[in-house]
Amino acid sequence: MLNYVEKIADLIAPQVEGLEREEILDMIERPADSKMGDYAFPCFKLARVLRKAPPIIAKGIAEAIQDDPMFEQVQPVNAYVNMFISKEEFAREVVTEVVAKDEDYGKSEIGAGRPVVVEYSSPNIAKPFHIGHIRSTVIGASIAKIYDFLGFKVIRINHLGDYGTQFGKMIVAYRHWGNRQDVIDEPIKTLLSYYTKFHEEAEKDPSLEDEARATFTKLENGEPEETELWQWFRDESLKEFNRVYDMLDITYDSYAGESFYSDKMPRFIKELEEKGLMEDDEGVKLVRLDEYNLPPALITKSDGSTLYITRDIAASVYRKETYDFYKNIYVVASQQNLHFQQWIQILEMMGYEWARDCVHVPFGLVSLEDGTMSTREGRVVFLEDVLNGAVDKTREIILEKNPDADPEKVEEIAKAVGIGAVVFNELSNYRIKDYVFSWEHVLNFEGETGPYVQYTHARACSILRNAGDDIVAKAKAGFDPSYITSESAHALTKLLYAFPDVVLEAGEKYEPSIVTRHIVDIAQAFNKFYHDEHILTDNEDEKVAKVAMVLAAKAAIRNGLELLCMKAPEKM
RNA sequence: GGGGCACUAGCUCAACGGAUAGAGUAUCAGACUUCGAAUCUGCUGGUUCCGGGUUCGAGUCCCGGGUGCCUCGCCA
Repeated sequence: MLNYVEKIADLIAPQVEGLEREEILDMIERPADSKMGDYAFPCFKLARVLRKAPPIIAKGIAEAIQDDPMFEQVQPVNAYVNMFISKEEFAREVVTEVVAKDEDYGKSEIGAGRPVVVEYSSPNIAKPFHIGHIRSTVIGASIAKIYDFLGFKVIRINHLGDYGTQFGKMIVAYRHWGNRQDVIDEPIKTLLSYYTKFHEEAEKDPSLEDEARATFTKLENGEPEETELWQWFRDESLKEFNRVYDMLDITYDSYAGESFYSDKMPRFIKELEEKGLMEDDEGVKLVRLDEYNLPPALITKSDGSTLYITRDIAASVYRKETYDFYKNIYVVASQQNLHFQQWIQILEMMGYEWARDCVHVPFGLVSLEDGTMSTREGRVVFLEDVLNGAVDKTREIILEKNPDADPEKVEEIAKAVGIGAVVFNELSNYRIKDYVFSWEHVLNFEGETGPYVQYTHARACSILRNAGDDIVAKAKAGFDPSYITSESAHALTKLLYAFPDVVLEAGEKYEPSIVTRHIVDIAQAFNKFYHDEHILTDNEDEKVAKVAMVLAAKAAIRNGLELLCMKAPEKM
């Protein structure tokens, strides 16, 4: 497909001495207001170079390039050159391309099969999977899809929080107050109650803390009794998590969590010592990072057991050795910014050049209306409940509109739309923003929401069904673009054209919300097109062209939803 | 106290350093015998937290201040 910005830069470059083509390329804009053209070139910066007033420069450039067949019109407006591209040719080119590529539209080869590791979700075993966990889970899953789409080989890792002193606490609690059957019946709830109980009791009897630390040390040393209990807790917890992953349709290539690295850490502790990076402070081993303006990073505790950062060092080296990643992405809350800064700094100090290929992708905090979530205080909203709530509401809406629908179909669509609504909502805003969870907000299905976009897709499918296979086949074979040059059609075409760039940008910025916003724009533009014009007209040539447009819009929306880990039902 | 992030319409949020700061939502007024009303059209809504600076031009970049959140040696 023709790259319009590049072409425009080629045209303008010879008109402007003293500015590189690349600089000109950067200056070309896409005006928000279509009255100012499809592309615009501001001439302010040229005033100094050319020693002329910007409007005069704009006029000169406009006159020099206006005869190119790419343009319908070029007009100088004050300091701007406003360019209107030839709508017919543009529509022919873009819609043909999107229809032809269909499910592949927006894909790219720039990844060239290079491996990219994405770590996401990574919940703590034996703790409830709450609404806060949706962030890493869904943002990470979407980033993984986007990199897949861009031609990278993606390795998805769930770095389970299945290790640490907390398991010492849980084992201690289980031994003192636990019951085997309770754990089997309701693993997360029961294990959580042990954790809570432990903290209550530890306030009265601080020696429990020491017992827990000692127990974890035994676990780390591979003592059979502790290991067996831990394994059992882990298995039961994972069963519950998988229920949520199944609902979200999220998969992993590896569940190697913190425990996986338990035997891989001594090597790095030794390495840190040998490289003279480690210091001993009353039995605690740490790396000083003063010269990088960071607080010291603790590597091992005074009892010799490891800490979070030690495991992350081991994990990253393991990933480099196992996958030889081009990029190693961590989708982890912004609360851990300091931890990741320290970790990456230590990797660099150890001399690992690939440290610069590691990226922390942070995101903001989810809180509840009555404050920060606290599993210990029971102030928590379970993700599974939110997903089920959204499915329930969707089912109600479907049955209201269509009481005689096939129950099996209803269930399938209710899941696609309800869960999609929650996912879409999560991926709507910049990930760095904090937000307060609200049932009202997540169950709103009107306006800029997942159901709105899915509805638009279903509507497009419906039109295609009504058009009939014949017309659809003709539209795929070719069409007369002069029928799809109206203002609303052109606005839609421009958005379809931008889609591949949007995917690329979302990947570069690790920001799925860019895709989310763009498919909302496409849906809005499609709905406007739909209302402004009659698609299935009596004039067959016109109908074929407009059906081609519908096919293209449908493909772009579908692909966008796919990148957000959402389904695109044909009916709803 | 040190470091980081955020602050834009009543609410939730957009805006490659560019033209009159835009959507959704809420309120109100309209549009289904016509391709799907989970839709669309229209009205209302702004000291972009405050103060300086940089420049042709600042919501955007720099400095200072305010407010909120996160974080700072044995949790992850």
